[in-house]
Amino acid sequence: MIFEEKKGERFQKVIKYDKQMPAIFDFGDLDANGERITYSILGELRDSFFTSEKNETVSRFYFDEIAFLAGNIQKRNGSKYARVDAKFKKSIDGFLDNLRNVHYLVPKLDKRIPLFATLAKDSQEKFIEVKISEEIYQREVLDDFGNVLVPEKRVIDLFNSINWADSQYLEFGRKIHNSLKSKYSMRLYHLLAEFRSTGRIIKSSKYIEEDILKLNAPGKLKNRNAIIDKAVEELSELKNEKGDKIFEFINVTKVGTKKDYQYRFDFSKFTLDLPRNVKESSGGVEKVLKKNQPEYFRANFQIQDEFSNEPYNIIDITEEYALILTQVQEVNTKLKDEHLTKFERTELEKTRRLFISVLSKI
DNA sequence: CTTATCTATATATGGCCGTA
DNA sequence: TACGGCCATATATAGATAAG
Repeated sequence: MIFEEKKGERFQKVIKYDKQMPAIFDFGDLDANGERITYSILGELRDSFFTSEKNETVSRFYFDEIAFLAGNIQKRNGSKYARVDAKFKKSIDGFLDNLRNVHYLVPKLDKRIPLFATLAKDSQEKFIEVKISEEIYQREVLDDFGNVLVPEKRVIDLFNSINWADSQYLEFGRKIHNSLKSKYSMRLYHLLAEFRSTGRIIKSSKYIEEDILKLNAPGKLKNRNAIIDKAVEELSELKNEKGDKIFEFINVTKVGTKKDYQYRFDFSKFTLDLPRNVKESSGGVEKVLKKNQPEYFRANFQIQDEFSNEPYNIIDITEEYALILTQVQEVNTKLKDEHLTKFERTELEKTRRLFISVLSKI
């Protein structure tokens, strides 16, 4: 089924939740697609403000929507298709099986509070229905004077807030998160996102290895360094859709003794993974590589010269033209500078005209 | 010396992508 | 939409090496 890209615009671009959430709900050792599906859907359920009155509200996600959200997308002839093959359906089942059992065990009380009140699948119609629990996991605590020490919290509050500025939350871009290849990269990214404005994390080995990365088997634990190095390597190369690097650097060191140690992460503070912080560019030039075909470049923007009202729509071009196009962009940027001298401006415009005359011959 | 950790390697699994 | 080849990832294992 074709999944138009426009349809995808209504989805949340940012996944956001209370910092307490991971400590309360452990999603278990999901595979990479399971991680993508889980966080994408939780992202969609954010700020839904269900009412627990009689009209029970559940959210419905069709399989192709889930594939689109999770980034399981196939490109063909410039169109994007949601890939809902047998393997992806298996990932959806994995997500359902894992998340159905996710619950919070309230300390001291023998009470299990599930994350989801509804988590059902309709294989015939190809959709799932989801509703986050509204149970109270934390009762209100008052001091002797009746002041609220700890506010009452429901499960849904971990994902809903009237005013997020009032709560401790973390957030990250959905697309960029789902572009990560390994589950460990994603888990580490969640952690770094929590400290995006600090750039430093010092946490116990247990917290990093068991709670965050879920290295819950002897084999995984033995390979912890390789796993962490690989995840850090992938995150270090992470770029947003515009091509900006998210992290300038990420360094991991162990502090303490060999038996009792902490992980220390030092990294550049980051914001460019959040779509709202990515400035609109006039377009981009992307290298296209296809098997058994000469490489070409795909340009995604229009240029217009003063002699013609018709903009040139440049799509597929050679490397030579791609270079010129990039230079036109640079000249355009420079021309926006108000402090240019008359001479500089004339020269830049001359250059621009020259480039465009070459491009108009394509 | 004992034990934990590291490195290299093997194998299974699952994702990607082109083709039918 | 289904299939299959190819490649990256996940996991396990053994021998080498370093810490205590």
